Amino acid sequence: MQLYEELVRRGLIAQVTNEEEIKNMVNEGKAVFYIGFDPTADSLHVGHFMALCLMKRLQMAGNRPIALIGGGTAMIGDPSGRTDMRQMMTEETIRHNCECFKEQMSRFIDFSDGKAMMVNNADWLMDLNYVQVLREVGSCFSVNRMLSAECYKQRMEKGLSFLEFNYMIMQSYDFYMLYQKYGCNMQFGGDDQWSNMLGGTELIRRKLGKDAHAMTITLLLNSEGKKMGKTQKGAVWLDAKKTPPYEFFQYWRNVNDADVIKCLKMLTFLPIEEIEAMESWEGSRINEAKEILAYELTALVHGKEEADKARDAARAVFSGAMISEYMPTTTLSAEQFTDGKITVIDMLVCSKLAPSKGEARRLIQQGGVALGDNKVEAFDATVSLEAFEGDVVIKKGKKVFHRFVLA
RNA sequence: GGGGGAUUUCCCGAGCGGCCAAAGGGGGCAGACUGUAAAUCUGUUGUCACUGACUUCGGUGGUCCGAAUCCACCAUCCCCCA
Repeated sequence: MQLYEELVRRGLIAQVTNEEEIKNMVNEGKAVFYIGFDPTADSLHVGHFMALCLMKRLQMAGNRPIALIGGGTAMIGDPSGRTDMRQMMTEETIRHNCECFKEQMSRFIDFSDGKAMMVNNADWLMDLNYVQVLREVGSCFSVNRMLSAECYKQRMEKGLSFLEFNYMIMQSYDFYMLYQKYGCNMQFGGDDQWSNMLGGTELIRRKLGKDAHAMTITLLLNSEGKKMGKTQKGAVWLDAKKTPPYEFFQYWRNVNDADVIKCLKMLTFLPIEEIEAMESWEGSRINEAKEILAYELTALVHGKEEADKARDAARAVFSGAMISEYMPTTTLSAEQFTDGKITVIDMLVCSKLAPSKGEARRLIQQGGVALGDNKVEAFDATVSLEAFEGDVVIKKGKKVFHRFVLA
């Protein structure tokens, strides 16, 4: 099966400018393509991960990827699909985030021997001259057309600043620059980028009379139509410091039944046939598919070793064995004990299992906390210093396990 | 530039000068049922020294025994006119 067909079969492709041409280019390894990443945080997240996977797939087929870090565009902030304005970021933050992105990306994509490139659009955007830009590309954009773009729809009601309105032009300019500098003939991005990407192909056509292509990746939505990779606490990060491997693993282990196959297809490199075979799995067997999903992704992001650890920890913990050295752990110091004891409430709070003492108390009162296998009955329960000679594990709810050790 | 409206706890949104830590919904968390799923039902959802105290209703001052509620000024946003 050829690459393009596989991408379609995995459900990765959302929109393309010209299917036949793109199919040929991609299958024959002739594409020089770019994907932009705006450094809005100090770590990549699941959405970026999808783009990186796609990059890798295309790279394996001989196409040449350009990872564009949006150090310049981040100064503006993409309004696409947003209901409110992004908070403006300082230049230092953006620079810091760029560095973090670079480091994480090079773990996924092979940048050696010119097999891939990494560029930062700050390099050409920051020194642009306003009047010159207006004259050079401003005449190629129709405000009427821009305003009718889908990505601004929500903002037409809530308000759109001129700053953000220009984002599309900047992104188009990027494509235009990359086309000229590196012969970049294709752009990939999330489906919410479609309008911005078309802006680029159009600019290239108008200015250079050349055809460039755009292709978008289906956004990874769950069965309820919400973006995946988000939790109550925020995004699921690829940085192990921000989302530990065990937590990362658990996120995927717990996806809805309805979303497992889709995630396997879109995010993993497992052969498509293998995944399609799983579609017939029913009932509790779906859990096997979830474990495979979680394992595969954890291995891709954090490496096999971490994936093994996370899986073993999860298996151990959920099969009833309370102790696992891979469990998230909090180290307590002697000062936290009074008269050789520490309250369960304090333990919940200092391990961040509960955000406040009130919440911790409520958890206990509602029967949501267990010490090892024993439900904690009294909210003022304590654990003595001696108990820490063995392992102390607190269970919050059914799925959250946390180990405590003494410094 | 002129006129009008808004700003409430994670989000949306109600809120009479005292009975407001503030209705209702969403979301979250926990319990029951399950398959570490979904759906459903129940409880809970400002902080703490928790039958009590303290801090919250854009900001700052003021009126009042008492203010999320009234007044003044400031800030931000929206709408209409220019």
